[in-house]
Amino acid sequence: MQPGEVVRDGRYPSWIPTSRRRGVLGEEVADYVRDLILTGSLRSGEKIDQAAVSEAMDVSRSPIREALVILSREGLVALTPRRGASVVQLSREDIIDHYALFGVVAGRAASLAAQLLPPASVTELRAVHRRFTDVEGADDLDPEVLQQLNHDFHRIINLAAPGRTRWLLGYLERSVPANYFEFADGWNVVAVTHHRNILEAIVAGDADGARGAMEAHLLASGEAATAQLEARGFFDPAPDDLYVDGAAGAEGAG
Amino acid sequence: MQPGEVVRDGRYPSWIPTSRRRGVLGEEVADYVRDLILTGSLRSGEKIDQAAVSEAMDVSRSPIREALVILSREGLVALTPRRGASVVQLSREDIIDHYALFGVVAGRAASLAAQLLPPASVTELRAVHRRFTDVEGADDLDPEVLQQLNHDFHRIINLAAPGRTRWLLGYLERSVPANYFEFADGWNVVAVTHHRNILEAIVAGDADGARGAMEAHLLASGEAATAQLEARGFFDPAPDDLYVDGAAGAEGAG
DNA sequence: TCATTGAATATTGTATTCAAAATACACCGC
DNA sequence: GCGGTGTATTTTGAATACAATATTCAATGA
Repeated sequence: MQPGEVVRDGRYPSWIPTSRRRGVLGEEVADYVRDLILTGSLRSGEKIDQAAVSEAMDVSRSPIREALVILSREGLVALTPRRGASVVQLSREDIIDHYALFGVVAGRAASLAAQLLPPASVTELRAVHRRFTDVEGADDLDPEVLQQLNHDFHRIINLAAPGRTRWLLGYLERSVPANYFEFADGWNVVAVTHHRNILEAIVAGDADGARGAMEAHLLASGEAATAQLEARGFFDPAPDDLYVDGAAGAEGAG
Repeated sequence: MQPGEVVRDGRYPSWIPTSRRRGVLGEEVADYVRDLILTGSLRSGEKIDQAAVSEAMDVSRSPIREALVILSREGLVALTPRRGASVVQLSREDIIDHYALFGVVAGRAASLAAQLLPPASVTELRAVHRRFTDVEGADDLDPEVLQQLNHDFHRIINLAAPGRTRWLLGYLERSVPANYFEFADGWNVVAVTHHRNILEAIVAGDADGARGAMEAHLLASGEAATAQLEARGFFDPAPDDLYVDGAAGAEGAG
């Protein structure tokens, strides 16, 4: 593998005519590169070669640059004026910090939910939580399903928050290597407990309780995510021979 | 002023050779357009004409598009696939919401500051606050100076927070029509009181108190900013031909 | 009069080109 | 052998070119 070469994983079908995707190519490239970063295919500090991405995705460099700007605003990529883009170096502290932020913002949403979540949504929230516990109890727990149910759980709560808060939550969710691995270990067992605490506080209309429970949940999530990332070598510095043929090659993007 | 027309205010000296600014043109354009939006030169919902900005700033459309992506990620501009960019419509609720978010994040920083702000910084914080009260007491209060001192006050506190939190705070600070007007009315009198509360809590090492004081401060700031913007007609709909874009989707989280 | 259609125009998004700067590399000196 | 220096190559950032779509507006018909 050449230096800076980027793995093409087939998720972005180039056989769809470019003309039909006009206007969103930048976003697509951003999704692609974000995945590469969050899954570890692009290591911390590694330089991002625009020409390589351009070739891998069969688009010109214009959407590539657009994507790099997007990712830089998400804090995943560092743009140095005349030296291009590189993957930002996230430390354990950064991840913890990120989840703490996530916590205070999601905590605000939970607090609002406790105050004004409509009964229909509460019912729905209960149903989702029930299914979550069911799946959890089963032997053949599927991380995908857990992931989806977890997402639904939080989405219902977040819908109680105003637009800008929802926007920021989406932002914080996207730009961290989290949900990729979170449910790998026994995290789901802990999550069930946390979710129940949150649910009960919301049902009781206890705003402070909901906020506290949500903050605690995300602080713990941060610890879990950090441990997962640690185990996967996410924090290991990029090897020196990264620019030597074949050194960076082995990992795929999934 | 015609729709799409852009004012050139001379703050961006085009007599500096473009070649010497290479690599940051996009940021410069973003600063320029952001100012136009936050000062109301570009009204809510108004379309942003790329060619007009391009001409006004004497750069090609490439940096313009980069700037629009930046601003869209700040939530100030809406990009609709084949229809270009328009200023987002911020309601009073959005502004309030934004400051509430600002509050919980800055509250986290204040809480951390109360726990681990080094003595030297505390001294500095005291000095800045002292100057703030002095200027406030004087008859010829200069909004510029107040603005600067206010900024310093918060910056010292925020430096106690980890990197990602500081990053998010900068983000939240930039993307709201705030500091432009905040100190116009009698807001400075209120701010002095709030700052004293925050300072005292930090000095006392009272993390919860500092957080609460900071949150209260920013909630009040949101009210003040909203009133100011209201007075300036910020929320008045643009003359005519604006189109309303679909609301951003709500994301789940966790 | 008003809505509708379709050509003319304008604007967008992407690709390509170009100049400047950074990096790589061979050469030279010690 | 090692470090510095000047040149060649690569890569970036901005400008320009181009194709596709959106918008405008006059002509047409109900």
